[in-house]
Amino acid sequence: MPELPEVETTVQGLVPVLEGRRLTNVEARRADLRRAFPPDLRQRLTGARVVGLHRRAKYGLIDTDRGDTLVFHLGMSGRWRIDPEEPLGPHDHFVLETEEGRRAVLNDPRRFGSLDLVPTAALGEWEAFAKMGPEPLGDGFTADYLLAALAGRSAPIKAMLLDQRIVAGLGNIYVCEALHMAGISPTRAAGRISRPRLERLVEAIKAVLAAAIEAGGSTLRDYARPSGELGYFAKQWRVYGREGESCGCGGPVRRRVDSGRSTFYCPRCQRV
DNA sequence: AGACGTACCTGACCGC
DNA sequence: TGCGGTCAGGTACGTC
Repeated sequence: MPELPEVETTVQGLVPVLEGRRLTNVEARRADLRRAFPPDLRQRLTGARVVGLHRRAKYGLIDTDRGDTLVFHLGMSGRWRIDPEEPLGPHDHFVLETEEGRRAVLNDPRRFGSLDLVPTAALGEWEAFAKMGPEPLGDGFTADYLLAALAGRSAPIKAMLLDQRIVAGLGNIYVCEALHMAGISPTRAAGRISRPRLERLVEAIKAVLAAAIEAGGSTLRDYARPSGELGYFAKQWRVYGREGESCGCGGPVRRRVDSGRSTFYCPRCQRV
């Protein structure tokens, strides 16, 4: 699930539990996810007060009053559970407990996620963020920006939109959706898309992300409940996961695979 | 440099 | 019921 909207709603869901709270208990139940945890993770967090929660691209940021930021990435299967009633399971890897006795538990079966502790003042230079492109919902993400960023690039537009150095936070689902909304073929060479069509694309990206955050916000309430489990995100997608179904135009939605990744699209609506 | 494929890991699902 | 194959939101790295 976790693309930008899911990380955004996750961070929003952590705010009432963690913001302004002191972390009285921090437990790493294994030493790594995709990468090793910082060895001093526990010492640096225990006793610290959370002073802010933010998101950058698909990363969640938890700032403490010690000048550290806990940076989490959910990978493919990560999620935070709030005050779980069941005993912790094998995929519950990391626990933050506040002085109020509330718990946030990071669960990640596939373990493609990550946890890092970065000095808050140096976040901009942190490796993953240093070369990252603009936030798609920010003012810096415009048709002019995209035009310049894609100039001369022969790779398909879909691959470019997944490249976090071009724009940071999009994943497979929302790229498919945005390209469909904008009527652009996923295989179109990125550097050969006209400015007016890039304008449509930028608008489509902002619209689909905003709508997904809105939808995620409504289901997160269920998610944050003790019983956990999902609903998570309503499937109102136009093409993603809809191979063989009919597009709004009447034509069939197709799926193709490149580099092991599925692309869903409508050949009629997305000719070029 | 850029484009592309593969690896990482587990669980869900499908057909036999 | 069990078993093997396929697929899944992510990024990083190797190779041409």
